[in-house]
Amino acid sequence: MSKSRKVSFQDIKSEVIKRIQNRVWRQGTLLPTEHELALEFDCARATVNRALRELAEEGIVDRKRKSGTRVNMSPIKQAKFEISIVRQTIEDTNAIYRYSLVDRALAQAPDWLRAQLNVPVDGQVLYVKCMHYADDHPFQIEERWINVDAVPDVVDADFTQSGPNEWLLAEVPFSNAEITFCAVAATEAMAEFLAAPLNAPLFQMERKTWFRGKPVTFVRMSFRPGYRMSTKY
Amino acid sequence: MSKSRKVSFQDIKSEVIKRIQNRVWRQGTLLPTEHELALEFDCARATVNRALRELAEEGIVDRKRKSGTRVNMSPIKQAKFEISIVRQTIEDTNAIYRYSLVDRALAQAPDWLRAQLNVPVDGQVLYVKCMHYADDHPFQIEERWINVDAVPDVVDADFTQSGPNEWLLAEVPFSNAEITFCAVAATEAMAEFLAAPLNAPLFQMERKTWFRGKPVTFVRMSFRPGYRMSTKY
DNA sequence: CAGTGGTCTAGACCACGGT
DNA sequence: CCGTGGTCTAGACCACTGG
Repeated sequence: MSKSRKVSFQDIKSEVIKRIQNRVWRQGTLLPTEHELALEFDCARATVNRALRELAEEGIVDRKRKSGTRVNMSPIKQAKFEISIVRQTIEDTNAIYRYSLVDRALAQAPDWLRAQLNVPVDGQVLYVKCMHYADDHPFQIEERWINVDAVPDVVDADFTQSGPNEWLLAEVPFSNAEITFCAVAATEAMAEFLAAPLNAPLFQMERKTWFRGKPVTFVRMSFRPGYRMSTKY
Repeated sequence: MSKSRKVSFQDIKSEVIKRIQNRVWRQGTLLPTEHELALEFDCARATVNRALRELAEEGIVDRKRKSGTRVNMSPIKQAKFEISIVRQTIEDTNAIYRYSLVDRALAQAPDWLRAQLNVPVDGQVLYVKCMHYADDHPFQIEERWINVDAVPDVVDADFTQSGPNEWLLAEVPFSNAEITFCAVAATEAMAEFLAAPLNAPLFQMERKTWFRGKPVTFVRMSFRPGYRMSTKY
């Protein structure tokens, strides 16, 4: 008559969150062991384990062998941002995407870039500057430096039709990266390309990418004035 | 003589990533089924499942019932940012944290805020403005509006010694939030508090928070000029 | 409707790390 | 040492969805 369904790890997650919200388990409190919770919820320990493991990944609780599981002191710890290629970002707003190549040049890596990418002194890089438009309004300036040593084929790549981002995605299937956000004032060139006032505050995103331990590319993306990047959690 | 150890889900994750990097499985490729992989790796299906499930969470592959698992077209999809309270951020750089309350007032919620937080017309909010310093250099301006209806106790809270952030963390143990990043030009007031030039480009972070479906607070944090927020993945 | 992933179980062994 | 979480297994049933 009872036991309508099996207990799911989702049920346990919700219940644990509920108890934290209701102060049944306060911050810093030690939770019952997996075994005890499995008895309480009448389910397998593996089910409790998955629930608690996910809560730990989300930063809600801390787990340590032998010590046990306790409620984290500051629950909100991480925000995830979906980082997609510009084309996607723009098309997601139902705008028409347009791409334009501005500049492209092969050169020795300047010192600041060598420091960033850890490229040898005589290393060559391909510099690419391009624009991304949404409904023909300037949306983003992309300035990119690509380590020729890491992806030699790039010197033959034609970036007149589509950006280096999409080319690299196909070429470098998986990579590590470091992302940085900051605010800068529009230089004269940036102002012109973005149709913005000189010194306008611009949201900027930089990304360094490695593939198999080798530095591949450094990119600086400057967004149109007023751009906002959001996420929920 | 062989079989030194059991196959771990980590082993499978690494191997799958390796095959993607080596173009064994190209973008868009359909992977073998869990059952087939379990046979190949000579392990339980649950082990393969966990490996593939985590790769899916990380955005490396896409999984659909019946269709199977395929390599995602754009592998890099999400960046996680650790969001900690300012005190933590500052102390992590080995700087000395100092807090200062600037303003505090009870008021009717202005229209723009009512729209943001979905507060009733006659709703009261507590406005708090404060400063966070690192080694006595201005680090961040915090402007916050707290929905009195959601946390009535806040009217008795004393924010002269520590910020509303830490008070709320203890009071609201778990919450949903929406975070936004943008760039703004320093107003006269902001420039003064941050010891920055007028119109300096500032990195700004806004956060809306809900607890049990009720809007709790809206906060706008303006960082000192040159502040950069980074993450690796 | 049949194939694929999604999840649960009951039991086992292991690894880390307080005591 | 020994309790706690971390993981694997072998098997089972279910839920979604493409053909």
